Amino acid sequence: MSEEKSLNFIEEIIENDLNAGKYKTLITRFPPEPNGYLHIGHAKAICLNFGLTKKYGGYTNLRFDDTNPVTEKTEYVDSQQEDIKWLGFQWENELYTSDYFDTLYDYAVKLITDGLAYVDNGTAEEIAVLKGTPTELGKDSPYRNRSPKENLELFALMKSGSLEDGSCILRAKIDMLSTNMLMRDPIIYRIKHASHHRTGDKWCIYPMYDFAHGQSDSIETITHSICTLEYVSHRELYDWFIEKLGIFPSKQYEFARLNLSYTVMSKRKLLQLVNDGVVIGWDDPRMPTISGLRRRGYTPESIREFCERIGIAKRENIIELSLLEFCVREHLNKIATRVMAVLDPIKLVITNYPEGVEEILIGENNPEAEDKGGTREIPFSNELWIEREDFMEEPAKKWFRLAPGAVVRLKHAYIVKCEGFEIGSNGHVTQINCSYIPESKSGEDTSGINVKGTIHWVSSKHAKTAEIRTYDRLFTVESPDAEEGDFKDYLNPNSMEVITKAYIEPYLLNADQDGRYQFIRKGYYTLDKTSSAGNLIFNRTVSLKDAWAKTNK
RNA sequence: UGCCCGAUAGUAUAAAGGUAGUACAACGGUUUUUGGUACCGUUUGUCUAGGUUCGAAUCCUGGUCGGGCAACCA
Repeated sequence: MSEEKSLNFIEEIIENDLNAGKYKTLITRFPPEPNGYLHIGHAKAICLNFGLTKKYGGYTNLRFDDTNPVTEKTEYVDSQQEDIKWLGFQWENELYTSDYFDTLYDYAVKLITDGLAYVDNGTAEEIAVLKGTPTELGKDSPYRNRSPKENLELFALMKSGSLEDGSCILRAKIDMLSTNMLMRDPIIYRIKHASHHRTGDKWCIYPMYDFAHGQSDSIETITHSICTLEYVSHRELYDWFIEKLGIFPSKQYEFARLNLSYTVMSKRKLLQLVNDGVVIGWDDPRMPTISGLRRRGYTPESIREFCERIGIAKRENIIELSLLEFCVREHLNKIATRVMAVLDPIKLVITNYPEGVEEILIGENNPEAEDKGGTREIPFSNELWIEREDFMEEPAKKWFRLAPGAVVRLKHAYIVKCEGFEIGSNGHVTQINCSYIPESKSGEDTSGINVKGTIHWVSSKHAKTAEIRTYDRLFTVESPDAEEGDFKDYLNPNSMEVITKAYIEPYLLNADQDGRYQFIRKGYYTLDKTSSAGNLIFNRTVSLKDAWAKTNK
């Protein structure tokens, strides 16, 4: 019975390394730049890195890659930490690339001393021209052969603060003829007179990504440095610095980043949606950010399950949104409390049920739970709200719900028969009249009647109200990035629909922020973070599957 | 006109030279006091042309297609 799950390519590498005794302890890291909010794509990387050390032992560091002071903020550091914790992961060490600025500076000095780096006084444009193009080789800079002594003095001058931004840079001396553009004497330090969110004004020169990332990995003795595919060509440089510096040989491995259909994933584009007011913030429930998904009602478990299912490979991919929805439904089905809410109400009067009489019915909270999630009390009376879409004047084929003469069960209550309906001045149905069958009460039904349909309801006298926000995909096309023109041309104008006054059963007055609810036959809902006792606001996490809507299409 | 990645059902992801499997989606059915859940079933696949081999998704060669590479971003 080998029901073993197959390994992804990174797990294979790790198992081989571990079996070969190459490393004693597996150490990975998650290295976000604190310049924005984390999204579901980061969740994939988080689950990968933390998941690996969970599986094989060892640990994972959280390292903020903060080498560019102008884009980074403490606000982002905080939100990123919150999101990782919420996902259910705990890092071993909280670290910052800026912690290594002194060491990195020393590394640069060593390179200069060894004749492997030089200060270039060319302008950005001059340097770019000499760099060549992917199909044209580069040419040496006129400053390339300065002596180590001169370079050392110049680099110290850069650090001293007396030089202006852009006046010169430090470059590694590698090979202007390399077919890999990154090896054509890459810039490793630039002057930036900017205040850093952690080091303040201590520095006015900052290392570039390539001169910081591998070394930081090395300092932390990261054994497997996992990143996304766009860094493949950086690996040669990554290895070069480690070799020339003679430091711990961390190894870089690349996997394909996550793309989700009907959304965008780049921080730049997400930021644009926020700035342009398309969404109400980074945590708008329509956003693919961790905070957006959290506000929407997604659970950490469902996101982890999703990341598990999408797999790790090197092929570009677009995951269908339906898989994410499947994962959250699967979890919510197990944990959500079932309740009744009527979103688009129409009145139903039970003509043979005494007016003024109230009855307390008992409903189980979750048929999927072992203990059925306990029970709750649901008030019943002769006047109810039901869903407008549950009544058809002229029933369609295979219609199991209310229609003239039709019989349905009111969930947790009685079987009723539609005896008639009333039409208002606007031509719309305003009221449905039914008779009920007293001996058909839920749990003690002796009527012997079988009905095909069961509908939800709320007693109008006891109903409370709430605002309900229904969300849909943010874009109308699968891959907004791939379409012609601006990605915002493909925004879904109906991505959010607000129902200001829906009727909910009184039990929901006790709803709490962490609660997950299934509005029976409608979907899964959770309280919005702006909800208050006097003004309840529910977000729809995801709808229930709707076989009827499908057959009816 | 270069270099580097990659290519398996609609979408993902397995099969380490030996039966192409799994999940989601789609479709059909059973059960059901949620047209939900659960359960059962069906459809659909190795980019292409050669080569090696008893045997190729897998190894080799050419081609095609997709992605990346010319920020003082990460």
